[in-house]
Amino acid sequence: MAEKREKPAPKSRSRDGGDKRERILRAAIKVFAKHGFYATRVSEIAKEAGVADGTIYLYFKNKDDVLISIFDDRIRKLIELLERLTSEAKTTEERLRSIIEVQLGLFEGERELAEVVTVNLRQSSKLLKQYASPLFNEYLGLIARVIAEGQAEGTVRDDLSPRLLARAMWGGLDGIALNWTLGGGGPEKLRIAAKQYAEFYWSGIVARAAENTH
Amino acid sequence: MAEKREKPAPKSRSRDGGDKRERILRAAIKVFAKHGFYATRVSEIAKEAGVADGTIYLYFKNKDDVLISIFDDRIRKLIELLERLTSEAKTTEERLRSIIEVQLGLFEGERELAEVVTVNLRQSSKLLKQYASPLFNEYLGLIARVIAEGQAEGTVRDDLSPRLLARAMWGGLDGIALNWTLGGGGPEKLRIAAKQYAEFYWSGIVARAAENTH
Amino acid sequence: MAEKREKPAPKSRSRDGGDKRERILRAAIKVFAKHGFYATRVSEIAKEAGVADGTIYLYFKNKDDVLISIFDDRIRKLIELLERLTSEAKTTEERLRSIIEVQLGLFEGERELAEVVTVNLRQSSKLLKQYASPLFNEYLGLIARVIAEGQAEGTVRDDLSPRLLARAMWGGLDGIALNWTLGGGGPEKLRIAAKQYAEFYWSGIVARAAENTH
Amino acid sequence: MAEKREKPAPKSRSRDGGDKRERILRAAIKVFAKHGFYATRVSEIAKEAGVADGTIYLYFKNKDDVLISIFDDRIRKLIELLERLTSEAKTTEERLRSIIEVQLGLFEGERELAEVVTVNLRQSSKLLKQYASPLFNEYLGLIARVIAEGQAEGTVRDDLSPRLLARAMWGGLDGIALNWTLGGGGPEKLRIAAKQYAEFYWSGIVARAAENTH
DNA sequence: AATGAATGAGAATTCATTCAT
DNA sequence: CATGAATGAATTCTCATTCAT
Repeated sequence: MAEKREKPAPKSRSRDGGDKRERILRAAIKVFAKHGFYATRVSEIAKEAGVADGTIYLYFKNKDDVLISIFDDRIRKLIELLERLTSEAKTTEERLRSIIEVQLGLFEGERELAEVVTVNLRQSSKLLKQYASPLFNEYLGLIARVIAEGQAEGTVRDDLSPRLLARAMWGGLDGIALNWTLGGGGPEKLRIAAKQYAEFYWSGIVARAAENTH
Repeated sequence: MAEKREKPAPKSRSRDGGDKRERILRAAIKVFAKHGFYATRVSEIAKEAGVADGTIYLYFKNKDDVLISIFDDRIRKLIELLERLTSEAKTTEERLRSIIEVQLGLFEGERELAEVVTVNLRQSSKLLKQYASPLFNEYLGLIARVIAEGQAEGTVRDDLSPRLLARAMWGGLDGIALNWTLGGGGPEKLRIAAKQYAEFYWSGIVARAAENTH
Repeated sequence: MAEKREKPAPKSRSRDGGDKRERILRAAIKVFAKHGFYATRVSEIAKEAGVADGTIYLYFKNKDDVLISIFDDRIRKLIELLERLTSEAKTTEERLRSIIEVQLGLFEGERELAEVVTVNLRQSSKLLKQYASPLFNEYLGLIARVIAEGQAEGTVRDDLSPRLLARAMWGGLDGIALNWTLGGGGPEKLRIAAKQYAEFYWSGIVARAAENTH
Repeated sequence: MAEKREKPAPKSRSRDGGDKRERILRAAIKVFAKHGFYATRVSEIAKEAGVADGTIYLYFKNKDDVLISIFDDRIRKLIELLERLTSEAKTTEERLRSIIEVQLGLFEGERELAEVVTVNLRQSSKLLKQYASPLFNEYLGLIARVIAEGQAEGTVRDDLSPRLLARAMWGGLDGIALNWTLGGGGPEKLRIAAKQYAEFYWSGIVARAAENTH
């Protein structure tokens, strides 16, 4: 228990040009994507990052923490980006399209990152719990809030739980990203998929006049 | 390398009730689902199965082989079950609802299969790429086929890729199942979620007369 | 916390003649005595015992547990032996002489054991706590009881705490053993020391008629 | 090997209050007492002393050297103190009481030093044999000398070896101190114990007119 | 066929020590 | 003199797999 999260992180940029923490994360993404989390040796990350094995432990609690940090860092970026975009967008539909584009767009040109996030993240039960981390929940909450607002203004059907719809969106996009990762199509495929998914998703939740879907 | 697949498999069903191979597989599903593939010790499987550690190696080449065998045996059964259900159902909508219920493990006795699909699928990248992927594609293909048939008969809109919609469904359900697993609500929660998801999904793909979703 | 003490100990004597647990303990005494607890590698113990590294962990929880077990095993022997001897002895004086002889006598011909018990035992704080272990207290209690009985029957002065006198005896004998260990005299030296110590000890605690020690 | 003893010791007492070497030693006593020599990290000493890790190495060759220095510095002080006290005391009995009080009393205001002396002394067999032993012998010799003088003047029975009696005293007091350390009673407990032990000890060695202890 | 004690390769992590600043 | 980030050798312990019984 009593996990002291967040390593103090030696005030970076001391001897070398780039931020060491960042270098390690980038190296980890590379090797995790290649061999998977469990098959990756800490020494491989160190080698790829050009640091000593022990240095990793100056910036991360342990190997798990490296993977978690990759996830957290990206989710953090997603959240920041989305908070800006959703406040700029005029309508609920636009907001949701933004979210979809951004979540998939983050992976464009970073297939390795996509693989780590979609595949490796579930390889440890510890990480699985992290999956329900505050940060991840914040992200889901952000989506759910947009949906709830849509329901309030009457543009989104209100017989479905916003949380469930948020989860469904995350899962759907995650599945698409996984498939793209395994499949090996170009970035354009991902962009097309994003468009179609947005189409499908909006149709699924939009409020309709007098209609019975059954 | 030099993989000599298929163990001789001691002429099953000797004197104990179910044959041992089956008992081991069942035990493995149970513990894999609980702790994940990597965190599961071979000795745990043995204990759960009520056999000695060494016995596992009479039926399986190694630990990996146990997981692979689960996919070979079980997912195939899951696919068969789905094929039967989808052929029995009258309409596309009913077929899709069946799939949703099956994947979420709502058919009694099939919960373990659901867990294998949602939890274990991503646990070994090697596996994912080598063995699981083809099978997984078969599973996705089955969903896609149902959707394509819907498009052919005009009940499903035809401007969206069936494959993409299949992936979206799988991902969405996977997310919901994972959330449910971590959250700890009762089975009724899952059933409600299934209903809502089906509602949402069908709305998202159903063909509509003269309508513009934009 | 929740330390599950006592390893199940694979029902010994399977493949080899001698009890493996015993062999490991004997080997550990040897190498601990030579290099000290911390400087001793687990692999050295294994090598000396002629077993694989991992085998150690079938019989002991960890390296600490090996040292603790040495201590516990010997104290247990001491207690058993002493309980017999003290019930056989006629007088309190004889009982105390027995204790002294036995505690030092246990080391006769086992200089290495003496070194481990007197020197190495304090090398780990975990062990230090063990020092206040039930077993050790039982041993001290046994000595204290003999003294208290002497006080009750009037042969031992009753203005001194039996516990303190017990501790003083243990410490004194431990100190003598340590010195003998470091010094390097023969076993006869230890026997002479035992006799003199008994002499001194008894004089220190015997009840005297009308006398003032001040 | 190739031990270059004695670090240059930066010209002490620069601008900060006490000189740094002393601060480090004091800090080391504190943490050694708490965790033991091996479990203490150099960085902990540094932190406690309020200096950087590297600074330790400006004043001491290595971690071992810190422990050795504690003994060199402190035990020497203990010996000096005892030499003064024993020359001031009038009778042998008083001298021995002084020693007992000092050995236990020294610790009264310096429980931590007590722990280092009693507990840590045995933590490094290398240390014990190399450095501590000569000094320790000097300390024992001091006690033995007092006893021998008592024997010469006829106040102490002369059928017991002064060295043995010295060892017995040290061991007995060490045991009492250890017990007190682990037990956690107040300083008064220690003072009472000292009194009782002195009582017992003197009774054990005092020369008696025509008496037979058997 | 079944067992489970024994194996030993393998890997994460720690921490004393160094040295560029 | 002082710092503390970086190093990387060193070590415990785990656990898949084997094989004598």
